[in-house]
Amino acid sequence: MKIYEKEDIIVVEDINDFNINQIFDSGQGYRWKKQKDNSYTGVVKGNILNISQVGNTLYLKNTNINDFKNIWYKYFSLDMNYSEIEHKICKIDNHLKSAVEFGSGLRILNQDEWETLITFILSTNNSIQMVENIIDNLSTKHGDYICEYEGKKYYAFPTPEKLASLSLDELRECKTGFRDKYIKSVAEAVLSGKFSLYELSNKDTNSCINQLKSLSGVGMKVADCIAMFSMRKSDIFPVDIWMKRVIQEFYLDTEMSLPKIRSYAIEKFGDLSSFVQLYLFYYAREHNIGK
DNA sequence: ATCCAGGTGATCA
DNA sequence: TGATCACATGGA
Repeated sequence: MKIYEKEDIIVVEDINDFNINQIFDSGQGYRWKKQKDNSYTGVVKGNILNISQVGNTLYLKNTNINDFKNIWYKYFSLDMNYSEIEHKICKIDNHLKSAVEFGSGLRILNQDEWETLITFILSTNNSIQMVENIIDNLSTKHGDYICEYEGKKYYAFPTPEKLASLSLDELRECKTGFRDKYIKSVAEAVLSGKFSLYELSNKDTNSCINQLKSLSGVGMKVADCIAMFSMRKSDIFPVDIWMKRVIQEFYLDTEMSLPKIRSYAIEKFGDLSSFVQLYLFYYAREHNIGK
Protein backbone atom coordinates (compact mmCIF):
# COMPACT_ATOMS: atom_id res chain seq x y z
CA MET A 1 0.00 0.00 0.00
CA LYS A 2 1.40 3.35 -1.06
CA ILE A 3 -0.03 6.60 0.28
CA TYR A 4 0.68 10.10 -0.98
CA GLU A 5 -0.94 13.47 -1.53
CA LYS A 6 -1.37 14.89 -5.00
CA GLU A 7 -3.21 18.09 -5.88
CA ASP A 8 -5.19 18.04 -2.62
CA ILE A 9 -6.21 14.44 -3.10
CA ILE A 10 -4.99 11.59 -0.93
CA VAL A 11 -4.09 8.68 -3.15
CA VAL A 12 -3.83 5.16 -1.81
CA GLU A 13 -2.26 2.80 -4.32
CA ASP A 14 -1.89 -0.97 -4.37
CA ILE A 15 -4.79 -1.63 -2.08
CA ASN A 16 -6.00 -5.21 -2.03
CA ASP A 17 -9.29 -6.72 -0.97
CA PHE A 18 -11.13 -3.45 -0.94
CA ASN A 19 -14.24 -2.54 -2.92
CA ILE A 20 -16.15 0.57 -1.95
CA ASN A 21 -19.30 -0.42 -3.82
CA GLN A 22 -19.58 -3.63 -1.84
CA ILE A 23 -18.60 -2.00 1.43
CA PHE A 24 -21.28 0.67 1.18
CA ASP A 25 -23.84 -1.86 0.01
CA SER A 26 -23.37 -4.22 2.93
CA GLY A 27 -25.64 -2.69 5.55
CA GLN A 28 -23.11 -0.44 7.22
CA GLY A 29 -22.04 3.15 6.72
CA TYR A 30 -25.59 4.45 6.39
CA ARG A 31 -24.48 8.02 5.73
CA TRP A 32 -22.56 7.47 2.50
CA LYS A 33 -24.27 8.69 -0.65
CA LYS A 34 -23.28 7.65 -4.11
CA GLN A 35 -22.53 10.60 -6.40
CA LYS A 36 -23.07 10.95 -10.13
CA ASP A 37 -19.43 10.15 -10.79
CA ASN A 38 -19.72 6.90 -8.79
CA SER A 39 -17.75 8.30 -5.89
CA TYR A 40 -19.23 8.36 -2.39
CA THR A 41 -19.56 11.30 -0.05
CA GLY A 42 -20.15 10.80 3.65
CA VAL A 43 -19.80 12.32 7.09
CA VAL A 44 -17.81 10.67 9.86
CA LYS A 45 -17.27 12.34 13.23
CA GLY A 46 -18.04 15.72 11.70
CA ASN A 47 -15.69 15.25 8.75
CA ILE A 48 -16.91 15.23 5.17
CA LEU A 49 -15.08 12.87 2.86
CA ASN A 50 -15.43 11.99 -0.79
CA ILE A 51 -13.96 8.65 -1.80
CA SER A 52 -13.68 6.88 -5.11
CA GLN A 53 -11.92 3.79 -6.33
CA VAL A 54 -10.36 2.86 -9.65
CA GLY A 55 -8.97 -0.63 -9.66
CA ASN A 56 -6.53 -0.94 -6.80
CA THR A 57 -6.34 2.78 -6.15
CA LEU A 58 -8.38 4.91 -3.75
CA TYR A 59 -8.85 8.66 -4.08
CA LEU A 60 -9.86 10.61 -0.99
CA LYS A 61 -11.00 14.18 -1.41
CA ASN A 62 -11.64 16.95 1.10
CA THR A 63 -9.11 15.59 3.55
CA ASN A 64 -5.38 15.62 4.29
CA ILE A 65 -2.61 13.25 5.30
CA ASN A 66 -3.14 13.89 9.00
CA ASP A 67 -6.84 13.10 8.92
CA PHE A 68 -6.14 10.12 6.73
CA LYS A 69 -3.81 8.70 9.36
CA ASN A 70 -5.97 9.67 12.32
CA ILE A 71 -9.44 8.92 10.98
CA TRP A 72 -9.80 7.22 7.64
CA TYR A 73 -7.05 4.63 7.88
CA LYS A 74 -8.77 2.88 10.74
CA TYR A 75 -12.30 3.75 9.68
CA PHE A 76 -11.81 1.78 6.49
CA SER A 77 -9.89 -0.97 8.30
CA LEU A 78 -6.79 -0.41 6.20
CA ASP A 79 -4.76 -1.64 9.16
CA MET A 80 -6.25 -5.13 8.82
CA ASN A 81 -5.09 -7.96 6.61
CA TYR A 82 -8.23 -9.02 4.78
CA SER A 83 -6.33 -11.30 2.41
CA GLU A 84 -5.55 -13.48 5.37
CA ILE A 85 -9.09 -13.27 6.75
CA GLU A 86 -10.63 -14.19 3.41
CA HIS A 87 -8.17 -17.03 2.97
CA LYS A 88 -9.01 -18.50 6.37
CA ILE A 89 -12.76 -18.27 5.77
CA CYS A 90 -12.50 -19.86 2.34
CA LYS A 91 -10.85 -22.88 3.89
CA ILE A 92 -13.77 -23.56 6.24
CA ASP A 93 -16.16 -24.92 3.63
CA ASN A 94 -17.48 -24.45 0.09
CA HIS A 95 -20.45 -22.29 1.06
CA LEU A 96 -18.14 -19.78 2.65
CA LYS A 97 -15.72 -20.04 -0.23
CA SER A 98 -18.54 -18.97 -2.57
CA ALA A 99 -19.62 -16.17 -0.23
CA VAL A 100 -16.08 -14.81 0.08
CA GLU A 101 -15.42 -15.03 -3.63
CA PHE A 102 -18.67 -13.20 -4.28
CA GLY A 103 -18.06 -10.52 -1.66
CA SER A 104 -14.28 -10.23 -1.85
CA GLY A 105 -13.45 -6.59 -1.10
CA LEU A 106 -15.90 -6.24 1.78
CA ARG A 107 -14.62 -4.77 5.00
CA ILE A 108 -16.04 -4.10 8.43
CA LEU A 109 -15.95 -0.35 8.89
CA ASN A 110 -14.83 1.05 12.21
CA GLN A 111 -17.57 3.51 12.98
CA ASP A 112 -18.36 5.87 15.81
CA GLU A 113 -19.95 4.10 18.77
CA TRP A 114 -22.66 6.64 19.41
CA GLU A 115 -23.80 6.88 15.81
CA THR A 116 -23.72 3.10 15.47
CA LEU A 117 -25.76 2.66 18.63
CA ILE A 118 -28.53 4.92 17.37
CA THR A 119 -28.33 3.56 13.84
CA PHE A 120 -28.94 -0.03 14.89
CA ILE A 121 -31.66 0.85 17.36
CA LEU A 122 -33.36 2.40 14.34
CA SER A 123 -32.81 -0.74 12.31
CA THR A 124 -35.22 -2.84 14.38
CA ASN A 125 -38.19 -3.94 12.33
CA ASN A 126 -37.15 -1.43 9.71
CA SER A 127 -35.62 -1.37 6.24
CA ILE A 128 -32.11 -0.15 5.48
CA GLN A 129 -33.51 2.55 3.20
CA MET A 130 -35.76 3.84 5.96
CA VAL A 131 -32.91 3.89 8.47
CA GLU A 132 -30.87 6.00 6.04
CA ASN A 133 -33.75 8.43 5.71
CA ILE A 134 -34.24 8.73 9.45
CA ILE A 135 -30.53 9.36 10.03
CA ASP A 136 -30.63 12.03 7.33
CA ASN A 137 -33.60 13.64 9.05
CA LEU A 138 -31.96 13.56 12.47
CA SER A 139 -28.68 14.99 11.17
CA THR A 140 -30.22 17.69 9.02
CA LYS A 141 -32.61 18.88 11.69
CA HIS A 142 -30.52 18.39 14.81
CA GLY A 143 -26.88 17.91 13.86
CA ASP A 144 -24.24 20.64 13.86
CA TYR A 145 -23.85 22.30 10.48
CA ILE A 146 -20.42 21.50 9.05
CA CYS A 147 -20.20 23.27 5.69
CA GLU A 148 -21.23 23.11 2.10
CA TYR A 149 -19.46 20.62 -0.13
CA GLU A 150 -20.06 20.28 -3.86
CA GLY A 151 -23.20 22.37 -3.54
CA LYS A 152 -24.75 20.40 -0.72
CA LYS A 153 -24.97 21.24 2.97
CA TYR A 154 -23.66 18.65 5.41
CA TYR A 155 -24.46 18.12 9.07
CA ALA A 156 -22.79 16.07 11.78
CA PHE A 157 -24.66 13.25 13.45
CA PRO A 158 -26.50 14.76 16.44
CA THR A 159 -24.78 14.49 19.81
CA PRO A 160 -26.20 12.66 22.85
CA GLU A 161 -26.87 16.08 24.39
CA LYS A 162 -28.93 17.12 21.41
CA LEU A 163 -30.97 13.94 21.11
CA ALA A 164 -31.59 13.83 24.86
CA SER A 165 -32.96 17.36 24.69
CA LEU A 166 -35.56 16.54 22.05
CA SER A 167 -39.15 15.68 22.89
CA LEU A 168 -40.62 12.40 21.70
CA ASP A 169 -42.71 14.38 19.23
CA GLU A 170 -39.62 16.04 17.81
CA LEU A 171 -37.99 12.64 17.41
CA ARG A 172 -41.07 11.32 15.66
CA GLU A 173 -40.94 14.22 13.26
CA CYS A 174 -37.73 12.59 12.05
CA LYS A 175 -39.72 9.38 11.44
CA THR A 176 -38.19 7.34 14.23
CA GLY A 177 -41.59 5.76 14.84
CA PHE A 178 -41.99 3.75 18.03
CA ARG A 179 -38.21 3.82 18.55
CA ASP A 180 -38.43 7.45 19.74
CA LYS A 181 -38.47 6.42 23.40
CA TYR A 182 -35.42 4.18 22.97
CA ILE A 183 -33.44 6.99 21.36
CA LYS A 184 -34.30 9.40 24.12
CA SER A 185 -33.61 6.92 26.90
CA VAL A 186 -30.25 5.90 25.44
CA ALA A 187 -29.24 9.51 24.80
CA GLU A 188 -29.99 10.37 28.42
CA ALA A 189 -28.01 7.40 29.70
CA VAL A 190 -24.94 8.35 27.66
CA LEU A 191 -25.27 12.06 28.42
CA SER A 192 -25.55 11.51 32.18
CA GLY A 193 -22.42 9.41 32.21
CA LYS A 194 -24.30 6.44 33.66
CA PHE A 195 -23.42 4.55 30.53
CA SER A 196 -19.76 4.67 29.49
CA LEU A 197 -20.21 3.97 25.82
CA TYR A 198 -16.70 4.88 24.78
CA GLU A 199 -15.06 2.54 27.27
CA LEU A 200 -16.81 -0.58 26.07
CA SER A 201 -14.45 -1.41 23.24
CA ASN A 202 -11.71 -2.02 25.81
CA LYS A 203 -13.75 -4.60 27.66
CA ASP A 204 -14.04 -8.26 26.82
CA THR A 205 -16.74 -9.26 24.38
CA ASN A 206 -19.19 -10.65 26.89
CA SER A 207 -19.30 -7.69 29.25
CA CYS A 208 -19.36 -5.40 26.23
CA ILE A 209 -22.44 -7.14 24.81
CA ASN A 210 -24.14 -7.45 28.19
CA GLN A 211 -23.75 -3.77 28.92
CA LEU A 212 -25.07 -2.80 25.52
CA LYS A 213 -28.06 -5.06 26.08
CA SER A 214 -28.89 -3.20 29.28
CA LEU A 215 -29.87 -0.23 27.14
CA SER A 216 -33.47 0.17 26.17
CA GLY A 217 -34.12 -0.83 22.58
CA VAL A 218 -30.91 -2.86 22.41
CA GLY A 219 -31.34 -6.63 22.27
CA MET A 220 -28.96 -9.37 21.24
CA LYS A 221 -28.79 -8.57 17.56
CA VAL A 222 -28.44 -4.80 17.91
CA ALA A 223 -25.77 -5.24 20.60
CA ASP A 224 -23.86 -7.56 18.28
CA CYS A 225 -24.04 -5.05 15.44
CA ILE A 226 -22.76 -2.21 17.60
CA ALA A 227 -19.88 -4.33 18.88
CA MET A 228 -19.11 -5.48 15.35
CA PHE A 229 -19.30 -2.17 13.50
CA SER A 230 -17.87 0.18 16.10
CA MET A 231 -15.90 -1.85 18.63
CA ARG A 232 -13.99 -4.37 16.59
CA LYS A 233 -15.36 -7.38 18.39
CA SER A 234 -15.06 -10.42 16.15
CA ASP A 235 -16.25 -13.36 18.27
CA ILE A 236 -19.86 -12.34 17.76
CA PHE A 237 -22.47 -13.13 15.16
CA PRO A 238 -25.43 -10.81 14.66
CA VAL A 239 -28.38 -13.01 13.75
CA ASP A 240 -31.05 -11.18 11.81
CA ILE A 241 -33.63 -12.39 9.35
CA TRP A 242 -31.00 -12.80 6.62
CA MET A 243 -28.63 -14.72 8.82
CA LYS A 244 -31.40 -17.07 9.90
CA ARG A 245 -32.29 -17.69 6.28
CA VAL A 246 -28.77 -18.31 5.05
CA ILE A 247 -27.64 -20.43 8.01
CA GLN A 248 -30.77 -22.56 7.75
CA GLU A 249 -30.20 -22.91 4.03
CA PHE A 250 -26.52 -23.82 4.24
CA TYR A 251 -26.07 -25.67 7.49
CA LEU A 252 -29.23 -26.83 9.25
CA ASP A 253 -31.78 -29.59 8.69
CA THR A 254 -34.29 -28.37 11.26
CA GLU A 255 -35.58 -25.07 12.53
CA MET A 256 -33.33 -23.42 15.10
CA SER A 257 -34.06 -20.41 17.29
CA LEU A 258 -32.09 -17.20 16.80
CA PRO A 259 -30.04 -17.54 20.02
CA LYS A 260 -29.15 -21.10 19.08
CA ILE A 261 -28.09 -20.05 15.60
CA ARG A 262 -25.86 -17.44 17.18
CA SER A 263 -24.19 -19.95 19.52
CA TYR A 264 -23.87 -22.45 16.71
CA ALA A 265 -22.12 -19.90 14.48
CA ILE A 266 -19.75 -18.58 17.13
CA GLU A 267 -18.77 -22.10 18.10
CA LYS A 268 -18.17 -22.93 14.45
CA PHE A 269 -16.39 -19.75 13.32
CA GLY A 270 -14.72 -18.50 16.51
CA ASP A 271 -12.83 -15.24 16.08
CA LEU A 272 -13.78 -15.15 12.41
CA SER A 273 -17.49 -15.00 13.28
CA SER A 274 -18.12 -11.32 12.57
CA PHE A 275 -16.26 -11.53 9.26
CA VAL A 276 -18.16 -14.63 8.23
CA GLN A 277 -21.36 -12.81 9.11
CA LEU A 278 -20.35 -9.90 6.87
CA TYR A 279 -19.78 -12.07 3.82
CA LEU A 280 -22.87 -14.20 4.46
CA PHE A 281 -25.08 -11.16 4.94
CA TYR A 282 -23.96 -9.65 1.67
CA TYR A 283 -24.23 -12.95 -0.18
CA ALA A 284 -27.66 -13.77 1.22
CA ARG A 285 -29.12 -10.36 0.50
CA GLU A 286 -27.74 -10.06 -3.02
CA HIS A 287 -28.98 -13.57 -3.85
CA ASN A 288 -32.23 -13.36 -1.94
CA ILE A 289 -31.35 -16.58 -0.14
CA GLY A 290 -34.31 -18.18 1.60
CA LYS A 291 -36.94 -15.69 0.46
C1' DA B 1 -54.88 -3.79 0.41
C1' DT B 2 -51.70 -6.44 2.80
C1' DC B 3 -47.17 -7.63 3.92
C1' DC B 4 -42.60 -6.76 5.16
C1' DA B 5 -38.28 -4.46 6.74
C1' DG B 6 -30.60 -6.04 9.54
C1' DG B 7 -35.95 -6.83 16.34
C1' DT B 8 -37.21 -5.56 21.02
C1' DG B 9 -39.98 -5.54 25.14
C1' DA B 10 -43.87 -7.19 27.62
C1' DT B 11 -46.65 -10.89 28.94
C1' DC B 12 -47.98 -15.68 29.72
C1' DA B 13 -47.40 -20.64 29.91
C1' DT C 1 -36.56 -20.98 27.40
C1' DG C 2 -40.37 -20.57 24.04
C1' DA C 3 -44.46 -18.52 21.84
C1' DT C 4 -47.20 -14.54 20.76
C1' DC C 5 -48.16 -9.43 20.03
C1' DA C 6 -47.76 -4.61 19.38
C1' DC C 7 -45.02 -1.29 17.59
C1' DA C 8 -44.44 3.69 13.34
C1' DT C 9 -43.46 4.20 8.82
C1' DG C 10 -43.24 3.81 3.92
C1' DG C 11 -42.25 1.05 -0.10
C1' DA C 12 -43.47 -3.04 -2.90
